Amino acid sequence: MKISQNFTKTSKTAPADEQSESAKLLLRAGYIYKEMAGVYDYLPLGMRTLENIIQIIREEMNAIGGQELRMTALQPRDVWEASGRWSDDVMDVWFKTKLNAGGELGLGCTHEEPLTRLMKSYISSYKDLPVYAYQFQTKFRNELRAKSGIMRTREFMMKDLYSFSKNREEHDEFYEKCAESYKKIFNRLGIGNDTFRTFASGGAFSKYSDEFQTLTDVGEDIIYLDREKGIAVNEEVYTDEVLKELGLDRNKLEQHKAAEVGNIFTLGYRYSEALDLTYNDEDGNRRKVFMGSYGIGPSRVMGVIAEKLSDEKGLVWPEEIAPYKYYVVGIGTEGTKVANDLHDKAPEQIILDDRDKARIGEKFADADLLGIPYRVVISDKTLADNAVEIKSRTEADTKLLPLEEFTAKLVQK
RNA sequence: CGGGGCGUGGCGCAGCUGGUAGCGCGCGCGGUUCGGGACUGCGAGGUCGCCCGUUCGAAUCGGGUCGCCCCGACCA
Repeated sequence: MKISQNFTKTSKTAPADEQSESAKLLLRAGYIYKEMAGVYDYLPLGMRTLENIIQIIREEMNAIGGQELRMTALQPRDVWEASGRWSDDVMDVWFKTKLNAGGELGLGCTHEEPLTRLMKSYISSYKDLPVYAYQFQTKFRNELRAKSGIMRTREFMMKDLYSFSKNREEHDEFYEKCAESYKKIFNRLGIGNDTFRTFASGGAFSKYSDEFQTLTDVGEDIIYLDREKGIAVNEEVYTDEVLKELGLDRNKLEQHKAAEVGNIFTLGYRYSEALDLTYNDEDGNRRKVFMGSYGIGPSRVMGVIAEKLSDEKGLVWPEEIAPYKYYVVGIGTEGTKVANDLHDKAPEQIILDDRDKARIGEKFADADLLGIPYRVVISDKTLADNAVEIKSRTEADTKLLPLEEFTAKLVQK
């Protein structure tokens, strides 16, 4: 990508109405654009970053047998009435609207009901189970108060997987598998070291659930962490009974603020019963399907990563999720020419800063602000050694890399 | 939804003891510069969120309304 062709611009100042560091940086760097409170557009750079996050999650979900689909945001009323969750008294985050032809519908805030009903068309025998279906989809929640940039919004991207199992044992096995998968995901996303499986309340579904909480001061939850064991307890279930059950010693726990980046729930028969999702077992007995739900919010995760990995100069993206891997600057006639050639060879990996009126300091500042993993400078000086100068976003020193070697890296991927 | 704060060029801000708007960044044109956000000359750009009221006159005073941020409550 050439900077000269990118319509977004960077800014030295952040809008005064943003307080969280991640939102300020994402706005300044031109990754997102604010439409209104809790509603943000993803601009080209932001969208590539979000897509990279999504791709990591997709790969890991596929690895444990997930099958991706895409459901609708528009939700029919009847299926929600069947489960008793249409009423605003039960679900206070609904955005609802009316059809011109008459009748009400809702904008999806979660998808247990419609997917359970959908599965009635395809699940009828024990041979059809288990099923692990998931999607990346825009969710709408009428939050009373949006906050912290893209970390708590009214319209956001969500990965939601739902498991349909024959029984509790089959469900438990997948539940643990998914928990392991989540660990891999957060490791790949660069926040694994500070993300912990956290025992939490089960909400409307069951007594308990598991959350994945990332330590950060902008988080909305309080958790008690046992670092040795690598597990935590959410404040909402921080009782002697729970600690005993988990074998945790109150004196060894650290209190932290944290942001929920993922969660897994055992749903049991809650929805299969309400919507009559059943199957025939080997003996011809009619049985209810045992369900679970597993969420990760890629857009919130993007905010958490921006918050945690950034520094005073700007964003710092892990290689795997950065919108581009190299920020290339050419200096001098020959350097500019070589930089151009490299870009044309790998336009998906390189941001070429081809602005001729911008000075070097401005280009470097932008490279830092955008959080591109490597800054590459090509000048007469480096070309005299037949090399490029490369600097990691996370290190202070530059080093020379033979031009051939750098070119080979570009071809590789 | 309760409490607090705030809406002035694209962004950050000043002006608010009433007299019809100013600065910095950014933007356009010219010149000097050119490996860490340079300097300089000229210039474009604003119904001061919106409505009503007070007044000869409102960005400025009063009321209302919409929006935004923070704290709290809430969070399937």
